[in-house]
Amino acid sequence: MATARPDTLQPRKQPRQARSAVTVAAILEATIQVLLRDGAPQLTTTRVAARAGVSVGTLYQYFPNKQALLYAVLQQQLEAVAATVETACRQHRGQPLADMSDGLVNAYIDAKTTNIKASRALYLMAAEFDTADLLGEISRRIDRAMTAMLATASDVDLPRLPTVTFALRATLAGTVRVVLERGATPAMLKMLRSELPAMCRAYLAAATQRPRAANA
Amino acid sequence: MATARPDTLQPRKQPRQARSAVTVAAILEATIQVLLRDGAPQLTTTRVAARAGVSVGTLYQYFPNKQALLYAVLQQQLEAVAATVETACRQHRGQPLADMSDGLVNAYIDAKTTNIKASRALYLMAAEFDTADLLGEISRRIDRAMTAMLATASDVDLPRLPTVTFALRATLAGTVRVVLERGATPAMLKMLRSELPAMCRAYLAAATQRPRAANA
DNA sequence: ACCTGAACACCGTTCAAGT
DNA sequence: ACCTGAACACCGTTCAAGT
Repeated sequence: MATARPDTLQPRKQPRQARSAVTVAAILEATIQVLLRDGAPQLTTTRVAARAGVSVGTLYQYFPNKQALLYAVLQQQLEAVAATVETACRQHRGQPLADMSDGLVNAYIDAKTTNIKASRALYLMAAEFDTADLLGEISRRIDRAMTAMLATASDVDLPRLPTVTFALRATLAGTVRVVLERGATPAMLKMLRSELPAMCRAYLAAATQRPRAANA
Repeated sequence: MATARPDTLQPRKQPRQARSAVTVAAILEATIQVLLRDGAPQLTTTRVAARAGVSVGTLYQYFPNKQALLYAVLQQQLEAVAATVETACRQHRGQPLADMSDGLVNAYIDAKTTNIKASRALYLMAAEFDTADLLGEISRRIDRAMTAMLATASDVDLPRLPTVTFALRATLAGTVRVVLERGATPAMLKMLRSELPAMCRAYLAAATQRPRAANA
């Protein structure tokens, strides 16, 4: 009884023919373009349809309302971030805690800053409607990947894993968001690249209880 | 050439008589109430005016547009947060670094969680228009207060103060925001109260170079 | 000096008609 | 099966008229 996405946000129908799949892709792409070029207030369904080269009616054949459209775009991007983090976590299993931390932090920053403008646009969109369920799902995926990685640290034992994972994810997501929303100047990004790894490493070290038997 | 607030967001006129001051206060209060009870999509100027007991025309006499109204509400709340942080920073001057850190973190969490519903509502509002200048102004106030405090730590010397302050503020703002936006359950708040101080303390300790001469 | 509320422009959404 | 676009309801904003 928890995660089901409200019906009103479900895509209205699956494209069954090649041309309609193209149409849907064009609409999603047009949404980001309009948001980026014209800004949130100008993000009207008519304008999106026009840029996608279709009529409003066509847009509403695939998305029951404007929110469902934004939801679909947001979902695309968040899943890309989750996938990036999952890969990084898999790659760093069994390594020392500090290496894991750095790997995770850098992967997360990478994922969010490869397309800064798009990321900023998504923060704006995400606030325009209820994204709790989508964010919850993605958060759980990331938490799972992080927890699985942290449990395999080669040098230390990390207690209270759920709590520590939550704090770590909140810090990653929060700081990166603050930087992106405040303009993400080169200076800010540089600080992110140096301080966020330092912060996470220091926190994880403080959260560690006892060094592993072997090479302490 | 930086901080001037755009004219369109300026209150249209100052209330000159007692009754109009009451009107403005009622409109601001009604805005929060409507946002909290009916949600962002139902936050229409007509509805706000109705709840405030005036007509739409009256609302537009004091606020040139809907954004200016939201801007004013946001400004009120952010200034309260800044004031709280400034007080805390003044109180903890000259103390050991760990005490400063805890005092700052707790003051910030206090300020943002005394009225959780209102804080969440504000995050929604802040995304609906350009709040860069307002957020920048408040951020600078908080940075100044934090830097002034951190420079007086009794036990250590903290180098790279601007960078460290920025990272600390981003962490505070970011994590608290993540928690509030994800529902701020008691469990999440408990984790915030325990992990955020630990995180900031660990980071500051790691950022410290050399212990002060006297009592190290 | 302050307030009212009908009127206007515009946006989200629908649906009858087309291919 | 997919697309069109005029039509409808509703919201932000204005302004002539009131006290």
